[in-house]
Amino acid sequence: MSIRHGLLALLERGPRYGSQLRTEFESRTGSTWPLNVGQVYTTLSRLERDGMVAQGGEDGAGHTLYTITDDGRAELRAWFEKPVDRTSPARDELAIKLAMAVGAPNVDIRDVIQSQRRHTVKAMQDYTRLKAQALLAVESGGARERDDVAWLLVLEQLIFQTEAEARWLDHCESRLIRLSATARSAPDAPDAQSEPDAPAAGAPAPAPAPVARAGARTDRP
Amino acid sequence: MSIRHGLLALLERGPRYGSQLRTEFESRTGSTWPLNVGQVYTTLSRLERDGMVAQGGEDGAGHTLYTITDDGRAELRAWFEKPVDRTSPARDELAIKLAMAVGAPNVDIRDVIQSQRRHTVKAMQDYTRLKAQALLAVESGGARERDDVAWLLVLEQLIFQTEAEARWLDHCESRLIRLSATARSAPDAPDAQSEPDAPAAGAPAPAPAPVARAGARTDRP
DNA sequence: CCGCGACGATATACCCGGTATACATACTGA
DNA sequence: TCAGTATGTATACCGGGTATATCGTCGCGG
Repeated sequence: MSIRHGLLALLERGPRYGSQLRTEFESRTGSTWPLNVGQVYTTLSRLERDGMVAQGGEDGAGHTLYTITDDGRAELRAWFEKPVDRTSPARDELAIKLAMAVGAPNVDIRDVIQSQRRHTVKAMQDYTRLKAQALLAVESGGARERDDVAWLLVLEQLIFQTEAEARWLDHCESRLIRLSATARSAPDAPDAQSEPDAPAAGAPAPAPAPVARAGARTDRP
Repeated sequence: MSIRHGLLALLERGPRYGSQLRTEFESRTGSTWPLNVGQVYTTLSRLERDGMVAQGGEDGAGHTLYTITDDGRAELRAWFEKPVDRTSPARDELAIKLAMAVGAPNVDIRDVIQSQRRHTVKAMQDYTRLKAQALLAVESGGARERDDVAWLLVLEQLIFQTEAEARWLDHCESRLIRLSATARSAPDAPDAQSEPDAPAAGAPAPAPAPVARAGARTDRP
């Protein structure tokens, strides 16, 4: 339901036609999420079906314009006011993969973690490069200032998420080592050593683990 | 493509029938991602169509069993070996929302950020509670040890992600304040103060911002 | 004994997002 | 003038997410 509302938000600034919406959507997100044109039209027709949007006239060049309706505006406000639900989060393929790799035959979960970390760190570097560009764009403040700020925020979201993923991978590795050690030493009588380095329950201030430094692995020494 | 492979992974341990797969999938992820039964059957029939899985006989109770094929095993290995692609990440509704809220009329982006933070912090607390339970389960090491470990890892992924989201929200707030200040003071001549607190380019060691401490806001003083 | 609801198991229909592709129009340059 | 390219619109298909329909079995109370 995010494209739907994204288009509504763009339409609130005035009537637009299909591929114009695509362009504006992408300039907000800096082509981080390339939006297929087809989605715009299908989404627009659904919005029209639901009374959020009405097909207006044409502009000078003959493009059929879409206009937001009052229902659409109400829906948009509700969207902005209600937080995104994080109590039933989206499935994460990587998490599923590791969950399935735990104790799976013929799979060394360490290999999975390490190759994933290489990839994640590489993505992190790409984002960091992009962020440097975005900062330049924002600071040189052209007419597209608003779009540039939005792009910067989106990029930083990706950076924070990716960085968390890298730290989680590190954490998985050390946790698995710890668990297999205690499992071997005391299979049925676990000692109650609780939580050396995890985000502690109740006060989860994250350990500032160094990540992606100079493109190397992120293993702890 | 993650349910597909998740089911394949479960089937590698031996033939299973439909709702048994559902149960096992959920016990791995601790009902974090409740899997609708329907998806299992549709996914199984697609897997069968693609030759990854074959319908075996029945078990004692008359359940039709599915068995992984060699093609399925190959696909599964490839899945484990190839890292999850993070260079074209999934759309994040929250990021889109903030991108659209930047400079939108009639929307105070600060309100959006703050109400979202309340929600995110609350989700964080729920996860933290669940993690405590999961740790108990793992340490008391029953027969479901493998499932419990998998659930713990999944939970910790959610915690790391949620914590990153909270920090990103804090970051957005301070960045927007900073930007609006420089924009007002020098609309066309931005001073080149670069990056007080963001994960710095090249060496993105995150600032250890206190988050969700005692359930309060996460604003910096 | 019979009906009835609870539950386990299977199957199907619908919506939305993601991708690719068809198609039409207009602009441009050899 | 015609080919090629860019722009704009529309449609088909797939997979994931959700809800619902359909059975059969079991247990339980009337």
